[in-house]
Amino acid sequence: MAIPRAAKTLRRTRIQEEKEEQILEAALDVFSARGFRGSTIDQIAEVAGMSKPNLLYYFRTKEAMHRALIDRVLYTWLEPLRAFDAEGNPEEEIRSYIRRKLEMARDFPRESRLFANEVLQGAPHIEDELKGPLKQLVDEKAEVIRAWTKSGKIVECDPYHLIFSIWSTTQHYADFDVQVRAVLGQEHAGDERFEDAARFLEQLFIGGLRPDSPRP
Amino acid sequence: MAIPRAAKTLRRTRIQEEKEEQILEAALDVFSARGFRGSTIDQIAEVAGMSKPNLLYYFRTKEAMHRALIDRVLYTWLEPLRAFDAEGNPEEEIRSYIRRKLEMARDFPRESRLFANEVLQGAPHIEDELKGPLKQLVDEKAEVIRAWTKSGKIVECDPYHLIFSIWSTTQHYADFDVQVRAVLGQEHAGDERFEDAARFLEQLFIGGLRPDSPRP
DNA sequence: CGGATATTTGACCGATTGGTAAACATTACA
DNA sequence: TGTAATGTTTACCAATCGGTCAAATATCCG
Repeated sequence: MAIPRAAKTLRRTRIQEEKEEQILEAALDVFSARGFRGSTIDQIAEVAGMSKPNLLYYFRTKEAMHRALIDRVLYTWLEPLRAFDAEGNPEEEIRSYIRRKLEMARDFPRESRLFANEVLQGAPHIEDELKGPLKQLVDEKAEVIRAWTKSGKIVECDPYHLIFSIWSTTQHYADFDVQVRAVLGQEHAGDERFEDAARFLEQLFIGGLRPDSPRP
Repeated sequence: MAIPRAAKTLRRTRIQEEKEEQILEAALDVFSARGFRGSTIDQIAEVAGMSKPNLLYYFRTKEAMHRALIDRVLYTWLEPLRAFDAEGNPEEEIRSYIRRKLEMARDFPRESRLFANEVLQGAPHIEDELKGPLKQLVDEKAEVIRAWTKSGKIVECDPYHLIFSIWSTTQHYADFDVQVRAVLGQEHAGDERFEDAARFLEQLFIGGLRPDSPRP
């Protein structure tokens, strides 16, 4: 008699790894495009090219799929912020943070939308991650920025809102892609809109944070 | 014999106006919190305090409710951008645009999330509005900004991405409210986080756009 | 090979979905 | 007041939802 759920076996077989990978890939497609509630297991099954009961053999519930996906993506998603270096040159650190975040918006828009959908609807499944690991990381990096402002390396400003503004401006190009495309028109359908965005954002943030920049 | 749908009558009665108002108010609550696909007519009916068939007496379908809601909210939503004045002082125009948008994020977060949900999921119901009225308005205002940069009143920059960055930074406080709260912690649970944001964003944008600001 | 284990599927379940039909209640107005 | 039009509700529908089950099939390994 087979052990009812693959998850309960201790050693994972080759097939298990492959299929779980396939499922999570499909789940990312669907969840990021329609949100948790708007997605159905059948849709994920179709994208994955498997039958619905087969999905449920690897993940007991729809929630389990979603959770596995979140767990898998969250760590990498925060990587750019983690790379923020206290020892580095502030201007260059901020510039490269913006660049990395923009690259992620361009190369991993589904991951961005996955979180956006989740947070937008009240973050029912990732509240703990937000208040725990995320807050901790941001607190830490905010302290770094605070030190920069204190020492006059960048203009005095609220480090939390600085981080928020970098998040929002960069992720905007993933989360609101259709709107950006609609407004820019088809002449900017290629990837050059990310280069334009990078140019603008670097100018905005570097200019806006320069310590010798004139104050209102 | 009753005319099957209120919508088909030419003159709207007092009851029709009241009930449609009630329904759209409830629909805004539900659609903004769960997105179109994640919302159910029953949920809207419960919030509105009416029976499901009664809702469907005033709006034939779930889509009709959503459309009526979008139509109602879109115009006011674009009001701040429309107020952007070519004759005004650039610095003050941008400053007050940021302030207005932040006030809307604070006072009308549901409206912001309604559009965010819609755009995030590919804007299946408002594609025409994006490519039509929205694009037109942005094109027009981008031209105003372009004139300002040409005349050296603000630093040379891409006007479209400037508008995008103002949208994203301000709406972030409505759309990603739970994340902002989680990161800031409960000490910023009140409205003062909007004041902090306003201070930071004005500093960022005014500093970053000043024509005499040092260039990278 | 052969049997144990792991994987896959079709048929099915109760709950919920968007929406309808028709009986019933209320309102407006001559 | 009477009656036609408007408004509301109960009961219901087919389709779809997340999930189960048992039987069928594929794989692994001695």
